[in-house]
Amino acid sequence: MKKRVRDPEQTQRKLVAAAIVLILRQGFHATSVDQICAEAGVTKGSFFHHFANKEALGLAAIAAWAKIGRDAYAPAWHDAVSDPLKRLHRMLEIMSQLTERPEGPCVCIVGMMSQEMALQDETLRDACSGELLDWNQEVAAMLAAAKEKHPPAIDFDPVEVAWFLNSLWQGSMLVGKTRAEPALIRRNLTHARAYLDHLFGTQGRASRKPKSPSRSKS
Amino acid sequence: MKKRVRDPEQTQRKLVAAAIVLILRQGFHATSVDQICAEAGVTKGSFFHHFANKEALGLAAIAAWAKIGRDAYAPAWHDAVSDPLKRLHRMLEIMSQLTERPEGPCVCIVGMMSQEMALQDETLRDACSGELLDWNQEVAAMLAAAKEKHPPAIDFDPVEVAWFLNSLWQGSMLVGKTRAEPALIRRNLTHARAYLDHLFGTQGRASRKPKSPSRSKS
DNA sequence: TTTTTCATACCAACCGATTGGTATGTAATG
DNA sequence: CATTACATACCAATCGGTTGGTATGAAAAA
Repeated sequence: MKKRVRDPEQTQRKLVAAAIVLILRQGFHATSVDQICAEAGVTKGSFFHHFANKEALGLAAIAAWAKIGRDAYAPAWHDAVSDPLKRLHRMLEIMSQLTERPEGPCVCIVGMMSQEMALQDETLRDACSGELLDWNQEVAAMLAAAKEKHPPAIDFDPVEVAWFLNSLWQGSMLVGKTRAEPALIRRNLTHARAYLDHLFGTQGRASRKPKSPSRSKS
Repeated sequence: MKKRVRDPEQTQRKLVAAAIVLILRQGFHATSVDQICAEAGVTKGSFFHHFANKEALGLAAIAAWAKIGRDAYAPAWHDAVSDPLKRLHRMLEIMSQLTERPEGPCVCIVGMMSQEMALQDETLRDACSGELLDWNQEVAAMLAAAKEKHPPAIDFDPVEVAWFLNSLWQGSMLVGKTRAEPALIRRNLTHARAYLDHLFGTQGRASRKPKSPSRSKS
């Protein structure tokens, strides 16, 4: 007889982890509860013990993904000592590196579920909207701090520019996935850098050929 | 008995039109063939007479959408007399106006199906990839022509910048839909304009109005 | 310590509805 | 007539979700 293991937290974690993997590959609708259970090695009965419905699992997946993101961005976001402009470039560097992971294309579960569910499921839309906002606030805070420390050549609204970067990032992952060309994302990020350099009046080129990414010190 | 109308072309058009409406609202997977048939006022037998399967209809919807797009961009793309840089700004103007339509949020079926299907269905991915490429080539051609006529302040690769604008546009629609804030898209387009002005060395501001001080920190 | 209790983690089997897709028949067209 | 356009009825598979019940472990009771 199989030994029955009781570990509710790990069971939930396994389900959420399986959901993230499958949703990133297939999208939310195309990923069935059965599939998630199989991937997690959990029965369906157990699934619905821990989650009221599929939507609830979606929410948990979004939250877990957000945590992964915060950890990835942490070196740029939560380094109080560095210059804010330097931290901004560091974040762009991190984003660029996310592009090079061999496990698969650079994708975001928030962007995917936004695109798929925003007009259908208000709860999921709100969750995605909130995560996009959180990202934006971090970036806007860095931009605002950078503005204060380095009077920009051209005035701008930090929140507005953060949404600009946010949208570019999401769109780059979308197009990069469809074109199966991660280098495309990196080139877009280089242009984002160039725009920031333009706003702050710092030296930087728009880049014509993909050369070594200039990580000029502020 | 009901009079039976035979108009194969219109039947196909109705099916494609219904598919576009429903997919834009619900995504591809969430839109069933039954639903499409109901919306189009066509029976399922008729559907499968005209389309081999659901994927085939998806392809037709993408193609039809691309035609709609070409018509919308036509004033900017196919005006041989205007200055190419002017045509570029005209296109951005058109994109901005697409944001203001009251029928619903500004969305793109290519971006939606890319995000949902790119890693699942190679045929659909190729179709989306091709449409993104077509858009890009039009924009890249304008950029190249503009470069020739107006020697830019900063050298750049037209194709590369076109992908930058392409990604920004797709990402803006994604975020704009999720945040339910079409003005966000317009502001992003303003920044795109500013970047182009920067590249070409023409006069332009980053944003019209620097707004209230940024706060917001977690 | 040992036994009893009891909420909960977990499971297999099942449910009605819906999915994409077919088989087959009929009516219009050329 | 043959071909094409459309309709009806149906299918197996799968969907999200429910069912009734078993296994478990920690606390309470003995």
